[in-house]
Amino acid sequence: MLVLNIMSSLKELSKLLGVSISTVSKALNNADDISAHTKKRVKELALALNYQPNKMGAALRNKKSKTIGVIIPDILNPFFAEVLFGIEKYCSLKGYDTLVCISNDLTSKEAEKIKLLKSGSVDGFLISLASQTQINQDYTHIIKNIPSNELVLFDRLTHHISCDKVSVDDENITYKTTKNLIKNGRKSIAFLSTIEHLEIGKERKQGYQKALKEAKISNNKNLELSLETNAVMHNQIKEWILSNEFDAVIAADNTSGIIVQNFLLALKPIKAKKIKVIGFSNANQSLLTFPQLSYIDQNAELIGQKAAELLINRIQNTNKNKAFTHIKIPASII
Amino acid sequence: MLVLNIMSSLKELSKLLGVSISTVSKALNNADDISAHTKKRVKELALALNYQPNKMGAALRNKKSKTIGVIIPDILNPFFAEVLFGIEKYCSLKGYDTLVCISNDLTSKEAEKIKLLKSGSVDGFLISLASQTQINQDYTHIIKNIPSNELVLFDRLTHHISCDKVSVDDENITYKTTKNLIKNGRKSIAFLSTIEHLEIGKERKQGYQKALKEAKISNNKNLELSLETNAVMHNQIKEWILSNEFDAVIAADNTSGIIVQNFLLALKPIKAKKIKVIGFSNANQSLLTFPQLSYIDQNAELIGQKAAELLINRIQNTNKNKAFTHIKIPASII
DNA sequence: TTGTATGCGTTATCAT
DNA sequence: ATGATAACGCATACAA
Repeated sequence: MLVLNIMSSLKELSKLLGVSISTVSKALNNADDISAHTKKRVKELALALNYQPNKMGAALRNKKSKTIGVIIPDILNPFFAEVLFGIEKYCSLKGYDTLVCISNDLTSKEAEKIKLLKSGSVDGFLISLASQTQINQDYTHIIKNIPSNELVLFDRLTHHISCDKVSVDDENITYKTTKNLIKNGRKSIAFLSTIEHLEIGKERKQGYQKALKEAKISNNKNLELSLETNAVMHNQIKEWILSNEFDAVIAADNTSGIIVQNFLLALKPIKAKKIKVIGFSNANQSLLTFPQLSYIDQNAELIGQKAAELLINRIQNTNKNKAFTHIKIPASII
Repeated sequence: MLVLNIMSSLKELSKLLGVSISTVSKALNNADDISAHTKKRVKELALALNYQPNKMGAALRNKKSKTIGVIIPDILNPFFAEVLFGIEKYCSLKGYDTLVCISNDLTSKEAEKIKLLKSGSVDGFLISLASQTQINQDYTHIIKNIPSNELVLFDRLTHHISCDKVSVDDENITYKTTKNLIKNGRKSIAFLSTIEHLEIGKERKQGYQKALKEAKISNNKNLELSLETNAVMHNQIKEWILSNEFDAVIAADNTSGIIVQNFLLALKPIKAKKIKVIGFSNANQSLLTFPQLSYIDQNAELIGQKAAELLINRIQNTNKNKAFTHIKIPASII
C-alpha cells in the first residue's frame, strides 16, 4: 500500500472507518470497552496510513509533553557530549524526547532557556549549571521557575538548590588517586587545573591536597598550576613543564592531561617515560596520546543515564514527596 | 512582586483583567485593533505573572511547532558536536527549538527517530545520514516520510535524495592540500583513513589520488592505510608508521591525524619534526598535539548554521518551489 | 460496545 | 475597540 507523508489523524481514520473519533482513540489505546474486531480494523488502517499520534494534541490534552529539557554549559566539551549521549539513550528508551539547550556558561542564557522551555514544552529539566551561575551563586532564575520535583542537577551542582542530583565524588577520587601515587613511590606530584573556579574543580584539588597532607608531604605550590582555558595556556604549560621537576601529574580537567602527556614527550623525552600523567578523560580521548594516558573516567554516560532516570521516575511517580537523593557515580581509574 | 512557577494562561490573564481571552491574545500580539491602554495593562500583567505562551497550544493551532528535528549519527564525534552547536545557535536566534536525536549510524534508529518526530513535533529535519544508510543506499524511510522541502541534509549526503544540502567540498580540499604538499617538495605523501565506507571518505581519497596523478607521482599503495575505528587501530597505525617511510601524512578523519602526530614523536623522534601531518580537525582538537597539528578545518559550526538557515528559510518561505541548493562550505587549512 | 460532548491553550474570523 | 466562537488533535467522563 502506498504511504504518503500526509499527517493522518484520529479524525481521518474515523472517517475512513465509519466509526467515531473516540472509538478510534480507544481502540488504539487498547481500551477494554472496544471489540477485538474493531480494534483490529482500526490498528490495521493506522498501520497502513502510517498514523502517528500528534504530540502536540496529546501534550495539550494530557498536560504532559513527554519531553525532557536539557541545559548544558558547553556541547563542545566531550564530557557533556557523553552525558548527553547517556541522557538521550535513556529518555529514548522511556519514550521521552530531549530538547537540548546550551547555556554557554552564561546565567542569562540559562535563564532564557529555562523560560523558553517552561509552559508546556517540557515535563522536567536536566541541568548542569553554567559556570557564571556557580561563581555568582545566584540561583533565583532556577528556583523561581522550576519546581524542585521537576529538576535534576548533574555534575555542576550546588547545595543551594534542593532537588535530585547526580555527580561524581570528585574530592574522593583525586584523594584516592593521589594516595595511590604516593603509595607507589611518587615523591613530587603535580596538580594542574583549568577549572578552579568551578565547584568540581575545588573539590578535586581538595582531594589532592588532603592526600598530600595525610602523607605529610609538604605542599610545593610550584607544583600546583592553575590556568584559564585560552590560547596562551599552551605556553604556560610548556614553561611549567620546563621549569619544574615532578614524577607525576594529576590534571583536573578534560583535556590538559592529554596536553601534558604529549608535551612531556616532546620536551623531556628521556624523563617522560618515568612521569606518570593522570587526567580526567574517557576512552576515546585517552587514545589520542602515546603512550595511552591514564585517566579518571567520570562515567559521563552513566551520569546522564542516572540523571534522566531520576527525573523520569519523579515525574511519573505519584508519590512526589519522596526525599531528594544525591547519586554519586563511582569514578574509575583506568 | 512574587512570581510562582505556576503556568499562567491567556484565560487566567483575561480573568484577572476582566477582559476576554481574545483581547488578551491580540494585545500580546500587538494587534492593530486593541487600544494602547489595554495593551499596556495586558503586557504588564503578563510580565508580572511571567506569562509564557504555551507552545503546544500554539503549535496545535498554527500547525507549526517552531521546532527543528536534528538527527546525527554520533554525538561523541567532535565534528557533529560542533555542527550541533552551530545549529542550536542559529535556531535559537530565530526562535526555534531543536529536538536532537542520535541514529548511532543505524538505519533502523534513523527511521524510528523520523517517525517519532513526524506529525506535529517538528516543522522540518536536519539530517546527517547514518553510515549504514549510506552503505546500503536505501533511503525509503526518508523519502517516504519527509517532504523534500522540510529536509536539509548535511555532511553525510546522497544525491539520491533531492533536497537542500550543505557540505564541505571534500574532494577539492584534499586535492588542494595534496597539491600544496607536493609543491612544497614532499615526495612521499601518505593517506590514512578510517572512513572509507562513507561518501565523504571516498571523496577525500579521490582528491588525494587526483593530485598525485596530476603530479605524475606513482601511487604507492603502502602509503594508503585504511582502517576500522576500533581497539586494534592503534597497533595498526604503529606498525604502519614503523614499516613505512613518508615525509607527509594526510589523515582523512577527525582523530587519526592527532594519533599519528603523537605516535611519530614517540616512535621516530628524530624524523618526526620533518614529517608534515595534516588532519581533519578543529582548533580545540589540534591543541592536543605538540607540535600543534596542521589541520583542515571543516567549519563544522558554519555547516550547522547554514543547514539551519536553509531549512528555516524554506519552511518560512511562501515560495516553496525554489530550486534546491547545495551549499559547499569552504574548508580552510590551518 | 459505541458515540457524544468537553476542554487542554492558542489564534483567526466574524460579530458586536 | 472588544468579545464570542470555532478549530487544531487528543483523551476521557458520560450517554446511549
